[in-house]
Amino acid sequence: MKSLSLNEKHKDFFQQVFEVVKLIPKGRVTSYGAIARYLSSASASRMVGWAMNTSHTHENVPAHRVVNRNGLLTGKAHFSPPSLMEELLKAEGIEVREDKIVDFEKYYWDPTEELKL
DNA sequence: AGCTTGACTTTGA
DNA sequence: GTCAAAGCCAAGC
Repeated sequence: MKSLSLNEKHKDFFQQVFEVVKLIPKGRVTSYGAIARYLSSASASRMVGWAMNTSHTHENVPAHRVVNRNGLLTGKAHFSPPSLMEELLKAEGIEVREDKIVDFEKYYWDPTEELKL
C-alpha cells in the first residue's frame, strides 16, 4: 500500500479514515473530529465513528487510538471485550482513568498538524 | 425510494 | 460552566 494518495484522489471517505488511523504513531491518540477535519469538515466526525464501526473488516486499524474530543473512550463499548480498548492504550504507555485518557493533550496527535502539506 | 440512526464536533444561548 | 440545535455522509430498516 502506498502512503497517502498521490495519484489516487478518489477514495471512499472510509478508506481515507482508515489510512489516517493507521498512520497514528504508537502511544499517540487522536479525535474523530481531527481526522474528519483533516479529510474534509469537522462535522463529518460522525462518519469517522461510522467508519470505525466497519473497521472490523480491516485488520491494521488501531481504532483504540481514536477517541472523542474529550479524550473519553466512547468507542470502548464496541470492542470485543469493552475493556480491550483501555488495555491496548495502557499497553502503549497511555494512562487511562475512568474510561478517559489521562493527559490527553500530551498524547494527542493531530493529523492536520502532523500530516499537513 | 425515503426516513432514522450513528464510536462526533461546533456554535449559540 | 452546562444545555440545545445544526451539520456532515453512509448504512440499515
